[in-house]
Amino acid sequence: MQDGTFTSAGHLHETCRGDAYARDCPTRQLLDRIGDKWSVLILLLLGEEEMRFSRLKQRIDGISQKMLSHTLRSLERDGLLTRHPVATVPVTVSYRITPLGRDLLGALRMMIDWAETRMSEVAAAQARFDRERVPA
Amino acid sequence: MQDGTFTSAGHLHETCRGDAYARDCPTRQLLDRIGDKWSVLILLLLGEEEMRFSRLKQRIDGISQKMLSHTLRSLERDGLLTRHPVATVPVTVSYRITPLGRDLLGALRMMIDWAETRMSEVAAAQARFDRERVPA
DNA sequence: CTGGATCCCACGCGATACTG
DNA sequence: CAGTATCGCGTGGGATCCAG
Repeated sequence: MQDGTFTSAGHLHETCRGDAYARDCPTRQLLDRIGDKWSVLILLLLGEEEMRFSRLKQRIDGISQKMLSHTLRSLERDGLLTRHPVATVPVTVSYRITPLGRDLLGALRMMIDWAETRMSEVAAAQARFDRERVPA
Repeated sequence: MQDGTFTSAGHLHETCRGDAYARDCPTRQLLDRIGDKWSVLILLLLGEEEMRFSRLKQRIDGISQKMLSHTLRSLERDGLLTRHPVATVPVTVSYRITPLGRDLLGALRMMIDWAETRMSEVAAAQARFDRERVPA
């Protein structure tokens, strides 16, 4: 339960004139939140459709129930998605992206598109780099 | 520790289409690379202008020389930026973003814009969440 | 000035077991 | 089904010292 450990004890920095490189800048904050291993994937899925816990777990290859749980709670806290429990016999809970989250998703998707079309070039660059710079 | 990952030799790209949640998807790979604490900030700065090591270090609040060094090398390996050593007396090295990197940057900037305009809403959502869910 | 090598700790995250 | 609680490890990343 100590997930929200954002001490941020640092005091305000002098100039941040629109630049996003100071500690307390929005950019850093965003990166701190969705820069983890699973947030983007979850938002991506919920962008497609509302989804239940178990469904998310089975669609996201390799996520543990602990991390799914933690990440969902974190995203809910950030107002990027909402939680909808249904009092059926075995309780079911579905998650839905919020307008705020959907808006962010628009930006994220451009990143994803880049990944799908250009990651091969990255792989090639890596191979080249490793070949030239003595691999030993 | 590898579960039944359908690694069909040849075009495993197809299966990922629209389903970027498998382990070997471009999306995951990208996230693994630039999902760290500093990559995005560095790309953002180099998107503005070519820059030297020391300059980057002073502009990015809080980065250690070790991490700057590591991240730069990693980004260079990925083909997102290039390194340009100048044989002056005390060696100077400048870094320049590549077309590939600049292209990614376009997508990243949308994310940054979102952060600058909407992070306040996130903060508000957090405050609300923490108030309702007994902070103890 | 650039950046490698080391030491070391915090914590992200996975594995497992338990509950309502 | 949808979580929570606990334990443990791997590693991201900061601090510091060293070198070309």
